[in-house]
Amino acid sequence: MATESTPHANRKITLADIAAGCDVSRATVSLVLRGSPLVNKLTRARVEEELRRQGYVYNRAAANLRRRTSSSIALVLNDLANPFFAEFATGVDEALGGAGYVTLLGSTGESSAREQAVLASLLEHDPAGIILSPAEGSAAARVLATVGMHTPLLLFNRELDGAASPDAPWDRLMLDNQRGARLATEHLIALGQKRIAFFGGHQGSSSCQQRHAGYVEAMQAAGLPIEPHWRIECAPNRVDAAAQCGALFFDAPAPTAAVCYNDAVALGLMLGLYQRGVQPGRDFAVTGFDDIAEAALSAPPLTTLASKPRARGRQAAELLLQRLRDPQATPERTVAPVQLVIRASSCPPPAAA
Amino acid sequence: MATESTPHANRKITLADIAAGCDVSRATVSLVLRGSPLVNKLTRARVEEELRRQGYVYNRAAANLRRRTSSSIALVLNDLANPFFAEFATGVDEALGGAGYVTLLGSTGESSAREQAVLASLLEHDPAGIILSPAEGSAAARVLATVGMHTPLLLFNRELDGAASPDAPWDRLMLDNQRGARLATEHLIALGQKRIAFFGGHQGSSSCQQRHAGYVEAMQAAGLPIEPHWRIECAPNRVDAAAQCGALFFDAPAPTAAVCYNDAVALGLMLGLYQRGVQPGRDFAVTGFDDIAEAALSAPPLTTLASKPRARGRQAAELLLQRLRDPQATPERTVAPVQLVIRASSCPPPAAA
DNA sequence: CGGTACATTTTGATCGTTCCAATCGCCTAC
DNA sequence: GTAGGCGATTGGAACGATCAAAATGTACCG
Repeated sequence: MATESTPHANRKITLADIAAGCDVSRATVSLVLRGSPLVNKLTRARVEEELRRQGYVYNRAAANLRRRTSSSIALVLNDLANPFFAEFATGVDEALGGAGYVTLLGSTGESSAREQAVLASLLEHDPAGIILSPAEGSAAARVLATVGMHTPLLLFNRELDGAASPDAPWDRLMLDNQRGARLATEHLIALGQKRIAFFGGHQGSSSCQQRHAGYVEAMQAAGLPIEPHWRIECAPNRVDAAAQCGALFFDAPAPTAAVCYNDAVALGLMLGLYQRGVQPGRDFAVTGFDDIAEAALSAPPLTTLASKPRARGRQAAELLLQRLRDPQATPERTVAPVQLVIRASSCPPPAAA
Repeated sequence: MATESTPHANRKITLADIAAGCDVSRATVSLVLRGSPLVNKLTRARVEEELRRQGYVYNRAAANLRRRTSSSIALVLNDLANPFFAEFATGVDEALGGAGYVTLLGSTGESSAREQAVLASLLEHDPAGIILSPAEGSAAARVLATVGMHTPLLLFNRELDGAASPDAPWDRLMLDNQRGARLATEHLIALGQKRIAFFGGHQGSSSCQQRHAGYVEAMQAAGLPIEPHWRIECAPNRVDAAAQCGALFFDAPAPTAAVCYNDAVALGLMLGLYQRGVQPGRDFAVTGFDDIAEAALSAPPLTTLASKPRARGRQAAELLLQRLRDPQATPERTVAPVQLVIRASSCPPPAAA
């Protein structure tokens, strides 16, 4: 007895099964699947019925192979566990899904070695493009070597080490760090603040440098002094920020306000201030960066710069899709604006009250 | 002039190019790629040199097609933007990457309609398995219909609607919600608390029901009363929790402690308490669930249940990989333990002081 | 009735890889 | 001298889809 009866359990249903099932050729079934106007109404109905009956699922990999296309995009993030990037990823996936692409995820945990490995692995799945938020210290040359020049790359959030800025062969989407920090600083100055510190972040990171530059720009424009001991480094998280709070008050004159590297740092600083008996929003002004969910809910609510990570995710996806449509266009650097959100943590200096 | 010279810009390098480049057959190159012991040392060296020279990248899709295998796993989450799931996703990706799989990401935004669409789309890419944290109200029958029985499914965090619990055809990884809430309640009781509320979450969600059941269990075991107005519903986020705070005090006797649905709710509740002049951790005891990053840093630090989302992610991946190794084994329901973390937000009742 | 236009369908090759069954040298044994 | 064995290599058919070109059938026109 040959095995010709029911479509048995394990094997997957293919075009050929459907074709056999309703006595047409594979090509016709393929045309039906793609909604071609070439097929006769009755045939289409018969085929569609058979597709349903057998529970067919399309094999996009096979189609992509033959058509030399791809329907996936790789998303490689330095820290998916960070809510900012989680939101970003959500936005990316939203937009890609809408355009019929699937997201290949890779998380590098801020290690450039893992980044290499992850990129190499994802490339074997032939993504149409890559969205990369590089790990700290990730080198342009290495990334270029593994990614090659066939797969469009969109860089998000950070520059790569050693890349000549204007002529890098990839698109970039960056936040307007400098302008954001300038806005925050100008806002403090407008409130009457004069002794303003820049608090948190690593000097090495490009985003920290840009934000510091914005701070310097505003201070200089207002003719205010910048004391060296008003720049405090710390890891970009709450715990370290709280611990470093004291450093603001080692030397006189002590600042009465601080522009912080980001919200996590700002919240940590506020915690540290409380512990010293200094009340943020009354005795000391604080601003953050990112507008994470807690910023609106802290006590006092935090003045900060909204970067809309989900919208940035959608934007990144759009930029990459645009590049796929026109691979020849010259690479672009897009700078997403950030928006100053004024809340109670920024206040005039005590003297002015 | 025919175009036979340098490997020109756009076309991708294939096995055939390498084979031609060093005068062997495609089959030999394939053997080299897979590290077969059949090939001669010298040939291997020649081929490997050529691979490097031409910058070959393996096409896993083609290989998967031929071998009828798959090297991807779909990860479908109801809310990637939630830090808990972001951590979970990180753990999943870590473990899958280590096992040579790639993660196909899908975020459903808590909509079961989108969940259907996302599942269908991901299935076309033929994942070896699926890890699904269902959207609220996602129906077992519909999921089963689109996923079919060929692709192993691992359910995380929530049950599907309308699934007969013990004999569902898929594996499950759940948190020990009931025991966790019981531990928290018992802890409050041990501190001398007698009027304990259950605060937050939606009655519909299975995790909320389980946590509430644990609360009830502990209260009854201690012979303590459970007033109906001590169960307050609210959306599982800070804002709504803060807004609902007042509901605890509408009727006498008012509670002096609350077991909260999760950390977000607990933090919101503490905010609400402050606004009413009630100091959490002194006048009123609060516990959470999840142990998110902020829990340790809030004022006061929050007593909660640690669920280790990243470890759960790794575990989910392991469970699915195990299932791929042995597709015939009977489906299992795994319950991950949670751990009580005692911090300053839980205190004895004011009367006892 | 032959020719041509049109609508619909099919054949066979192809994408980049792997598998199977040969094949090719080359050495040894009888 | 030939049969057999062994290491190394290879040709060609798959996998499941698509595409280009050719082949049907049907109708209409002079």
